[in-house]
Amino acid sequence: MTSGIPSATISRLVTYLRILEAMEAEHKASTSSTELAERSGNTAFQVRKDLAYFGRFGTRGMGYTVKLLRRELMRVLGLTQAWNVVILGIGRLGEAIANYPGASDYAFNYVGLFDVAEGIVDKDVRGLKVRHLDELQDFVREFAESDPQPSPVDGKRRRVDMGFLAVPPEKAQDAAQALVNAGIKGILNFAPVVIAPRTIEREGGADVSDEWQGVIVENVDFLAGMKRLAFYILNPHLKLEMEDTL
Amino acid sequence: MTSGIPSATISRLVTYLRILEAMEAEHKASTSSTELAERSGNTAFQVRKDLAYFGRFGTRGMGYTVKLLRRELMRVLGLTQAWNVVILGIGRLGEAIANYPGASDYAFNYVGLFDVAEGIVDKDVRGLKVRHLDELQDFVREFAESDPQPSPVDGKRRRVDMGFLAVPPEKAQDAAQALVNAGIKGILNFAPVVIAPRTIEREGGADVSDEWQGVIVENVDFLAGMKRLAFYILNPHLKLEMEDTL
DNA sequence: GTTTGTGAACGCCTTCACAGCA
DNA sequence: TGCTGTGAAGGCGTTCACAAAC
Repeated sequence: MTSGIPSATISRLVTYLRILEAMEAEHKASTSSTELAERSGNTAFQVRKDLAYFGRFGTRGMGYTVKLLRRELMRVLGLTQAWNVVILGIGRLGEAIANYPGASDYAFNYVGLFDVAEGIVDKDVRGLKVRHLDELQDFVREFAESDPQPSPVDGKRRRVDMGFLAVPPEKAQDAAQALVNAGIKGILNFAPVVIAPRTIEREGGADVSDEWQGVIVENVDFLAGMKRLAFYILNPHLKLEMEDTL
Repeated sequence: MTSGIPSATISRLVTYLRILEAMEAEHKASTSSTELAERSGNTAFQVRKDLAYFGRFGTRGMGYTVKLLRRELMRVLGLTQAWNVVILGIGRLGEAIANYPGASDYAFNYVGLFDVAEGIVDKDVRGLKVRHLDELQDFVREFAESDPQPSPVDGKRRRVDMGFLAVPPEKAQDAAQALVNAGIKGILNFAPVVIAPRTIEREGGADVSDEWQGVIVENVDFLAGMKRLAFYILNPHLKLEMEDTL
């Protein structure tokens, strides 16, 4: 049923949500696919099609109620519930992430910070004491046991839902493995490397170990962004984007 | 001629390049589309098709020479030449970006840092004194005049090629406009907002001001990454592959 | 035999036109 | 009339099979 949704649609939904938040701040009561299209840099067809994957949120002839559509998108994207997050790597980048405003608006709760370096472990960041990475597995287990509230994901008791990887590139794969070993199913990878399931040798070939089953990896890679930008500056004709005079 | 290259191909080329660098560090002399496919999470068909957009880099029956292919990809991506970069917003995130290792490997030179806050302007970061944002336009002009070396982009004298936006979301649009007013054509936007060309009213409708002609915007948005991750954790059946995104 | 390079088929995402409803 | 919702068309990127080269 929910199969066959383009991943580009998910990215665009995030953008629509942001625009709706801005509209709510502007005390705008209603909007239209045309307006959402203009402010997001898409076509009105695209906006309507994207929304149609998840339901019927508008009123024909009228448009969309800003408040209602915003709530629906939050529900669709899973942002109406709390997410418990650990951050691995509390250097400049990890600290910037931990302190970046806007995450807590969506109940992304940073519940644990981990590093391995002398000067960083035991440091206090945003009211949390940085722990040593070796304690991750115990921390995740104890966290789940300490809180009887069920997880939004699987109905089991609360657990750590995501791990953010802000470690140096050469340590990213091992750190990802530590997250997976601890049972964490979502990884937001900031390191400029491809995080791959560790394969284990079996009779008849290599196979992915069970811990990696169902693990989702999303990448946020600004070095890659720099390189793409360099390419498009050299080849501007390939980027016909944002040039709609209407 | 070079038209019709999927933007997904550019993202993948960046990944291939990274893998080739790792291979060179491993003293691997040659590789194959199959191996590149495995390490990047793609198919061998995809790898060969991506490379074919830009030339014939392999030897049939033999594969690819790591060193050669790496150099070719660097050339294609525009990484064999120097890029002069300014960063706007030197809070925790901007400072983390300025200090992140790996950028200078590709001759991305941070030549100016800008902010508006009391405690940040005049601060020393990575050997550069943070300037007030008001000085941006003068800085860019003087920078171009100070260096007679031609720009890799247009053959004119050296200029500031890119601006990184690490300012708070509510100031991102204005800061982007400042970059564009200063004549900078590439923007790497870290703020969770859509950067749009400022339109000016003309007879017969709104039009994009000339300064925005040819401006490229690439986004690196980790809050969006968090939200996509939340969605895919709730809907794991939609994410059958691990792939990188825009 | 091995692996690249590529025209063609395929499938999916986007675009479109119009039906449906206020 | 106005704008949404959606089946169908179209276009584009991925997949494929095989020819070409070593």
